[in-house]
Amino acid sequence: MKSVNIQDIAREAGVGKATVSRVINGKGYVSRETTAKVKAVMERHHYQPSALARSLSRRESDAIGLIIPEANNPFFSGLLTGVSQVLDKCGYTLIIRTSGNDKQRDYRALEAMRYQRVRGIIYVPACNYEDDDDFAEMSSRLVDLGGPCVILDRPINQLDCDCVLSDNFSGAYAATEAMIQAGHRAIGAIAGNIQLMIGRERLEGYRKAILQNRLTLHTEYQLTGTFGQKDAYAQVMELLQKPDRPTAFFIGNNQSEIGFLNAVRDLKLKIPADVAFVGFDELPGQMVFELPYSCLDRDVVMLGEKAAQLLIRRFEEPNRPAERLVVVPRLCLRGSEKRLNKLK
Amino acid sequence: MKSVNIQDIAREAGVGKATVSRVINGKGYVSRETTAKVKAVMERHHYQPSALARSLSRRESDAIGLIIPEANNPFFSGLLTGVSQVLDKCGYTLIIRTSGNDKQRDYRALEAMRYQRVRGIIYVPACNYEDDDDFAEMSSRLVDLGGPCVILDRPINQLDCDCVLSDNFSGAYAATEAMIQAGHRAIGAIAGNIQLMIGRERLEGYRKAILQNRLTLHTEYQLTGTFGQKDAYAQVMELLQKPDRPTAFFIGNNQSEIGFLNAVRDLKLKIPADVAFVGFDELPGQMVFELPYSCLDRDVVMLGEKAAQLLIRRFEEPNRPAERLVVVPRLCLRGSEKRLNKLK
DNA sequence: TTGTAAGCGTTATCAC
DNA sequence: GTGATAACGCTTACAA
Repeated sequence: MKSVNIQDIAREAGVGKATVSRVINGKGYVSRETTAKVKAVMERHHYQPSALARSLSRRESDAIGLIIPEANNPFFSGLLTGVSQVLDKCGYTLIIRTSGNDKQRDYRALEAMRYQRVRGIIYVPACNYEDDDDFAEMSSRLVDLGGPCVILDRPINQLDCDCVLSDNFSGAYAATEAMIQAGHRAIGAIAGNIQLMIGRERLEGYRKAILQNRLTLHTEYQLTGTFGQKDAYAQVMELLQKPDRPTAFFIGNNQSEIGFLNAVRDLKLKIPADVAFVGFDELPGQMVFELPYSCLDRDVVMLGEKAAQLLIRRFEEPNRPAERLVVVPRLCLRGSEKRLNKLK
Repeated sequence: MKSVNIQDIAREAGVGKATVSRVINGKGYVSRETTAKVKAVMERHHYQPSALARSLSRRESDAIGLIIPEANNPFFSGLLTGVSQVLDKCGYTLIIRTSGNDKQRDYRALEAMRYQRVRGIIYVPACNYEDDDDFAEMSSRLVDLGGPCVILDRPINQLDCDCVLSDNFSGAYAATEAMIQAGHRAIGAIAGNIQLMIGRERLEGYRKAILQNRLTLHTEYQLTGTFGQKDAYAQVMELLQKPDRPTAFFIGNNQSEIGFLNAVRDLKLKIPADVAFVGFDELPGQMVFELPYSCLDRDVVMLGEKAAQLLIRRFEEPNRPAERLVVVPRLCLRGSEKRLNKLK
């Protein structure tokens, strides 16, 4: 890692390192000619200062950490894209870690960020940290970080910091109501992981819509478990074969939507003739096939951008009250929510 | 960024910093009791050394740079996933930048990596750098990096370093040949960006298959331009409306495949009855819908893993000859390559 | 087995 | 305007 350093430049330019430093940072008085001379030497050697030494000396790094559950999921890679865009533009360095939705790996990610002395982090937590011990563990690590944190997508109770969230409740409510308006009376929910706040909020939105419209809330219509595909598949397969099955579903995320669709296909049912639905988030490949599947759409890249902006703003105004940005998902009705006559 | 440092620990434990350092790194002699004492103090303060100071002192960082064209593309986020997995496991830190396939941003990414003094990089170049000046620019920055580089997915001529590539030529050849075997005689290619080596290799594989089988190579059947969706759409729309159109296509990547599929849909053609194809890479959403679309499949995550492994190996054995890993894509025939009787 | 001290490449505080 | 010099937090000879 040996390369020309500020000392070398200073020597060759016949000045002190302090002067070179002034030239690099463009602050402090330094004469026209000295500046020119120093710059020439720097160019000649492709001199580039060391962020390492700089951060150490300034006691402040320009690295920002991003912790996400997984990179291989269009939702999270969308967030990453947004974050990356604004960080690049503003001259910050992006350090990334994934947690795989695992608490322990989440802790390790947090620690890795501290090890790197990041200036702040953007954090999609692996879980809710509702258990007191877990919360203590997590927030201790967050505090140790010593820098600001922006929570992205998955809220954590009792954590007072900037966050960028989605209005899961009203999204789910709107989706469910759309199906009710379409004439459905027996509506199920594939709620996914209600350990996660976002899962619960979505389930609650669904429930509220059902109750508000004076329909019956069937416990057996509320499928919960993980946000994963196989889980949804198994549960939907079972429920759809019961005589008294729902005619429509609110689906909590795109992975469970895949499971749902696979079940529907295997049961040789038609959408929306045999079973209708509205899902949370666009399906991967939705844009490809332009399928008439209704969903709650979020501008994912924008969420990432907002989070990054919030963090940077926090650097500038450390004492601003915590900001909470809640984005309402847009309901896109494309037909799969309909109730056709075929259904009794 | 103020936090407890090695000096604080040393003082409180009543030892010298060197001893603390030995404990941290577990090397050098230090007595059982001293170790215990120091460890206790470290735990009490949640002490975590600074990677910044450590790297500076060791003249070697544990950060690894990854430069990819975009994060919001399943192919690249797959690579990222693979890279991230092995880096996490081996204790390296991942710094990421995107180039947006833009040469200038690519340069800046390279410079940012140097600024951070990364130990090495994994690099999916924004372009080919075939022009001498461009190549000089790029490779100068690569040299300035001062660390090893693993080229991923997009080869660069005359650059002698480790790389992980796909056998684009034989993939395209196999895909085209499959369609010939299926009975097609008029086969087009949606070759995408032949500025990129990978684009040319794919086009050449197609050509070879056509010629080898003594078929005619029609210039107008070879669509080139970008790997983008709109471009493919426009070109396919035009070609498919000509009287003398191809009955099948080799498609150079998944984005152009989307364009192709949209055109096919808009023209109300059926696959493979009216037009057949084999594409490069899985379509986003392929797993979702289990469509009978044939393609050349690559284990994308594995490519990322291999690249990371190669880089780490290079740290350990700096003088090993450059390794060139070429993965042959697997041809998955699912029906879209067929030739049905309907075609004249 | 442990401590002292000299770096590592910057920035920042003073004098000059 | 400019140049020493002391940090920054750590590692690593070299002594003791």
